[in-house]
Amino acid sequence: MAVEGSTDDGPSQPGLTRQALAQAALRVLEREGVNGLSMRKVAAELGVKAASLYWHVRNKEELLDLLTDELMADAEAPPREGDWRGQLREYCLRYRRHLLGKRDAAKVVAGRLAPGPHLLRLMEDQLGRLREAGFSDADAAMISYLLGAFVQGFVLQEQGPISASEAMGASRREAATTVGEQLSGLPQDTFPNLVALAGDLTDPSMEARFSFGLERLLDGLAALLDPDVRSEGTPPHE
Amino acid sequence: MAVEGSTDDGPSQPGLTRQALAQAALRVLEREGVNGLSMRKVAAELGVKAASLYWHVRNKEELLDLLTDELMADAEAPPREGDWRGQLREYCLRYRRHLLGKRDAAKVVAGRLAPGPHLLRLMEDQLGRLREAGFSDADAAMISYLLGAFVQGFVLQEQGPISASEAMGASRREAATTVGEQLSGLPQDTFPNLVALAGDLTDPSMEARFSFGLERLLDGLAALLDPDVRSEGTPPHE
DNA sequence: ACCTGAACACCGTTCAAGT
DNA sequence: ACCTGAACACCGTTCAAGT
Repeated sequence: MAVEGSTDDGPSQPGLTRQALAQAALRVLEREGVNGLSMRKVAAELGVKAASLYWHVRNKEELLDLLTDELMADAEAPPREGDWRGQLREYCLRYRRHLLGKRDAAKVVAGRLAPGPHLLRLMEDQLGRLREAGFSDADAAMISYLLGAFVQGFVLQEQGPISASEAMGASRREAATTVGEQLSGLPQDTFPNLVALAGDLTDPSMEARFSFGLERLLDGLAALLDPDVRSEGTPPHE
Repeated sequence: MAVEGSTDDGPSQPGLTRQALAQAALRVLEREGVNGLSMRKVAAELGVKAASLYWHVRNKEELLDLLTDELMADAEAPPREGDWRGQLREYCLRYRRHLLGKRDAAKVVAGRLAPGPHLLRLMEDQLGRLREAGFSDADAAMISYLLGAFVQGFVLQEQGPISASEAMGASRREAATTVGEQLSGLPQDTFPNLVALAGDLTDPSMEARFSFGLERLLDGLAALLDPDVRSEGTPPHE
């Protein structure tokens, strides 16, 4: 009945700990990337054989769950200054920068909503601010999930390969240029919009794209608090 | 100088084609899931040895790019009825349902923005509707990217394992219940919000979460067209 | 031009066996 | 209780060799 996943790993002495596994996995991830992250390498990092890990962890998936929370260990909530909108924006910007700062973090975290203690700490804080801002309990819960999915999804695009041209030199800026040339080179009669917007589609930096999406989302949330600007189809009560 | 990735694979006869590879990969994906999708299995599907694939494709990444576009082959744009908001909503709902309908589709597509011909067809159509709705070229381009990232990111959470408890029986509804119990079981003095909102955090269906996010986003986009409800920090011009 | 055989250097996971 | 040896059934990729 005890809460699983707490920081309490017991007073076990030097040997392997779930926390030690998570930290070792993080070091391997930072050094070799997500494709180089294997049970054997994590074991070697701990001076142990791969089979030993299976005493502490059911399988690699579970190790990745631990790693996911370890990735959030040094994440910090923004200062409690300004209005809710500024604080929420800062939350998302920091979360994005945090993920971008860890190699392949988005690929590890993606679709893994096992809430470890470090993530719970942040959620607790964020939910408090949302309630204070005046959002209903139901909306606060929805918003917390929504922002998490939004940032994770976005960083995944950002951190992933732009395509198979990744491995090659193509410095991401070149890749974008190449895509732009492909777009403007399309037959204009069947793809008039893609040709016309080739520049608009390829020019914006990822920062600009993220900010754009974030501000739209914040506008939408603001409408929840202001009954005048409510979306159609969403009744004011509930 | 010719546009890469068009449907033109030349008049090559029975032998392997990039399109044949993509279709075979799709069949393997549907049958075995993303973890069972190997070069060797795709080759076997085509009655050929794994090494043969490397004549048509640089590596597995490139095969996944082809597969990504193949996944979009039977996607359909919504009917051209109603206002822009309804059409955009329908676009997102359909895209989500489309991805959910193909096994592990989000995991394959995630972070892979190599635009194949099938995706380009949809983008062309969507961009046209956005421009007709009155969005600027720059905004239309941003919105198209944003919606894609939003839906992909969301479905990734939805289609991925809820945690390491995936493999086990835990029927996702049970898993949610378990998470709920964990949350309400947290120490109330350090996690008051998580305890109070345990139900709100775990009750909503994925459909409800998606709809919530989508309507917020659409509200934010509507504000772009209506100068009265503009977000702070975003100057009216540009 | 296109495909194969054979090999290299890896994987995750299991399980009897050790201590 | 915790770790190892050894094996099983796989991987992606390369490359000389075939046709």
